[in-house]
Amino acid sequence: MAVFATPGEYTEQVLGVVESIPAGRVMTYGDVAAVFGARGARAVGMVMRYHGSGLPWWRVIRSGGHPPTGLATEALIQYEREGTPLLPASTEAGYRIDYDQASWSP
DNA sequence: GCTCTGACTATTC
DNA sequence: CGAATAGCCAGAG
Repeated sequence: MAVFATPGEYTEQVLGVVESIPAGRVMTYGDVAAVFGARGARAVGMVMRYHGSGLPWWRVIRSGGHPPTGLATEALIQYEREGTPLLPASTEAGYRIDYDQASWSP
């Protein structure tokens, strides 16, 4: 389906925003889309899935500071390596991102 | 141009 | 607080 093999303008903008996020900072899917005036939070996630191989996808999280579905463990490794502020939580991964400190705006 | 999918979000029970 | 529901958007077939 939505394989994103052919990046459109929307995809290109998502890639640009994600790559501009500095280490130790994060943005929600909705915020990334909002940067270029869009609301496609789900579409942003699909871009990550396909282009994640060359992007700091762990710097893009869900609302409330929750890590990406099915990649909480992989993301945790990156957060600890970059010193991203985390907080304990009763989630599947057992943690969540400290959005108050890690939130970033372009 | 319609249909289906999904690394989402907000609301309601 | 967790599960279910309903909107949401972009791109492929």
